[in-house]
Amino acid sequence: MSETGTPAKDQPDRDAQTGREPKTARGEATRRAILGAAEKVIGRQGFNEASIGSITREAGVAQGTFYIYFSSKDEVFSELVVEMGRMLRHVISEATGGMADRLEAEREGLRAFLTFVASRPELYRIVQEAQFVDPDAYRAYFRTFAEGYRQGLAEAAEAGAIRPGNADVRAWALMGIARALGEYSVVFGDTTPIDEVVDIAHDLIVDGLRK
Amino acid sequence: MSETGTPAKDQPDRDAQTGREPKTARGEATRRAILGAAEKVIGRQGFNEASIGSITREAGVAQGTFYIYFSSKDEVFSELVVEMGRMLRHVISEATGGMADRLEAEREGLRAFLTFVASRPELYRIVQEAQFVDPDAYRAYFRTFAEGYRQGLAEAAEAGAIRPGNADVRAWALMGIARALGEYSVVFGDTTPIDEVVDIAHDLIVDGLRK
DNA sequence: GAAAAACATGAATAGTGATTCATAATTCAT
DNA sequence: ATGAATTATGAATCACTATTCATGTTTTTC
Repeated sequence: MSETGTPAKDQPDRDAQTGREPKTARGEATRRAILGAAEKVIGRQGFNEASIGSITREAGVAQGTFYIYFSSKDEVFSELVVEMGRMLRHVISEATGGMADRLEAEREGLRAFLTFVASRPELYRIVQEAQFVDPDAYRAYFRTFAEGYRQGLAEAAEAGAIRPGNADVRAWALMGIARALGEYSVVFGDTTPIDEVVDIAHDLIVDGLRK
Repeated sequence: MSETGTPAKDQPDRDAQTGREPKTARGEATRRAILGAAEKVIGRQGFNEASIGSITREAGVAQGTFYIYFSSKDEVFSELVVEMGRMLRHVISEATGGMADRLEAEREGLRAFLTFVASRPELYRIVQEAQFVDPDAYRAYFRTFAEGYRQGLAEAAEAGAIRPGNADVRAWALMGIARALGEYSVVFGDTTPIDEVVDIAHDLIVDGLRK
């Protein structure tokens, strides 16, 4: 019965040796508690300073419990990166969904990004740190975003909604702006209201520096 | 012209307990070898994967020799971050020094940055990782850049060379573009020639997306 | 050309923290 | 109600690596 055959049940799990999935509500709650604690602790202290002990302490469970749901420290980390990607894509597409005007979509996408980042600063830092802890997850995260962004820009240019120009480089440049402004508030603690930052940046994105 | 006159000849010791400074040419060479090896190894493997042993092996010295010149693993790291800051400021001010046109200076600054980053990819990654390994050094690095950038933009706006607008947010946004494009090539291995990337980005910076 | 200073060595130390595991408690299925 | 499955515990293990240090070598000094 419990032979570990093909688990092609309901989880389209991509990864190889993932910690056991919880089978009861109790287990589900514990798993979530650990995941939330990991987000908080790793986001605050960084991957290497955050010990399994500090995570389980924060979660209110014993150290060994961690390994019931995750097979390693790296695994929770990766899961958090993937989670961030999912949430962010959702939030942004939600915010820009029905927008006809590409330039306005640009503004709302930026606002949604900065708002989300401000609401989950630890998760944001985790994605940044993924560059060093889990390069593959990091690259996947950015490639996915960049590709979507690139397409949007290419279509907008095609449709004559924006000036033509290399959509690939532009996508990276615009993601760079969003990222830098997120860092400006999360890492450097700037307190300028998001709406103000968004308007200033949007003005730059749309009309540039030229007088 | 090295009229910059930036640092004093040789600072005795900026930090608290720094490893002993070499007093002979031999010592100086060894110190440099270790610093270069650290740049290479840490930049490639990341701070935590890079062991002192792997650094000294790369440098061709014994493990204990490391501690003659550096008091800890963190210390080499910090020194590399500071070094990157110095070099980059030098390279950029060199490239934009005599430029009258602010918008052209923007282009050349970006080109200088990307060229430098491409020539020292490991050093670039180290600065990124500093956010997690040595947050103080990281913040100092960016604050310094941001402040210079902000001033330049504010003066240009004052002089009517560019459109008025919040120089602070703009500085961060523009630094974000540079950084993202650096990462695009170093981390994601894009092969678009620098000059092309620079022109595309510069076009965006100067005239924006609007048709 | 000696003693001193500076430099170099690499094996030993020592602290850390991820992971395991034997055991126990709780919940589920019938 | 009861055996099976699942979940939880936390002390012990175990590998890893930064740092130290006693000793040896090279360079400088006079």
